[in-house]
Amino acid sequence: MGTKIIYAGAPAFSVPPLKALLEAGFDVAAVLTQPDKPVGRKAVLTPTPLKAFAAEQGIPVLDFPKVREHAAELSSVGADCMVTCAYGQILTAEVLDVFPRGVYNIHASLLPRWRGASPIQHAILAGDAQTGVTVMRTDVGLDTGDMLLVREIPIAADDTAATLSDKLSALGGECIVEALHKIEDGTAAFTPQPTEGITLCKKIKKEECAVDFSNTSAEICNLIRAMNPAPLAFSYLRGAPVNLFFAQPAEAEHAEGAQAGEVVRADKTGIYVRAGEGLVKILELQASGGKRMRAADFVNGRKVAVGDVFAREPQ
RNA sequence: CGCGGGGUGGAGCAGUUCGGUAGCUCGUCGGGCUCAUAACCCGAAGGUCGCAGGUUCGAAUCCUGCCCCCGCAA
Repeated sequence: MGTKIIYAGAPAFSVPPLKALLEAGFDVAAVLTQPDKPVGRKAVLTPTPLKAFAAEQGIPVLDFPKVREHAAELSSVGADCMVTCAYGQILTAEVLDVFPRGVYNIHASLLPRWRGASPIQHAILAGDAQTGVTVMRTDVGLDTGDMLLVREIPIAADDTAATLSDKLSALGGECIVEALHKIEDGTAAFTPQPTEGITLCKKIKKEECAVDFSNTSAEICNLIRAMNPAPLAFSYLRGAPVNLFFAQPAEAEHAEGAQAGEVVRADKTGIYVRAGEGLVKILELQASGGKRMRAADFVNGRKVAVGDVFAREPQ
């Protein structure tokens, strides 16, 4: 008990685990996060969600552009260990050495699968049936440290990166509390990561979000839910960009002769688009300038009709 | 001053160019048909057309200012 920690993170995903630590009574001496960044159309300087939460809790915040140049400041906090969760900066040996009881990372995948920046999205994109949270000891590699604790959960058919992220974030909170208790007890056991099944994922680029309707409906639907809520899968309809939020595979009933991307049916149950294999039933989408809406509303506004084509390029 | 789209009954939209008592697809409510229905038929309610001011006999529509929402780019 009484372990003094620095908690490092940035996005909304990293907030629940911090809450869990606080509720479990851990002494969070400081929060380390990324500097405020300009956000939105007006480039308003915005703090990270973690920073906002820490401020509410009255926890001191450190937001170095480059932590590796500030090992001394971290050291002056006098923390026993550091917990990181989607922090977004690589830690160097000097930083790791600051903490006598080590640095632990909460990672949203079953390592060594999906090491890197976007494990949640990639798990959905790849059609994985399961994912989970791994708590590991951080070393100088990218998510390569020894594992302390692993917890699995299934990926539901209607999970998006948004819903799955919420689940994993909550699970991450439970895991890190359990892990730190083990460390305090001295019962923590570390296991090296398997050398098989290693996959790496980088930050997702917008180009990867363009829907190719010649793929199978399952692939397309996975892409769409993996990119929801950001950066969002998109396509072009009548020359205008359209963001896709959620879709399901459907049986290709009356799709004979239709080309990939062609709308074969559009009613209140969804917008059915011909894929390379099967149909993609679009259920939630957004035209540029408009708000996110259900397919039924989109159809009511007469923005789509049978014969329209979703294309990869404007035109 | 980064580029752009938009605010019209509960929802999504048309109408704004060439001012003249508000329309479409739905939803809701009532009734009918049907074994039944997310289907169909009949009928009804529901709108200060983002806000303020101006021009006009008359403004959703033209002019001025403001507020809000959203896509792209960062």
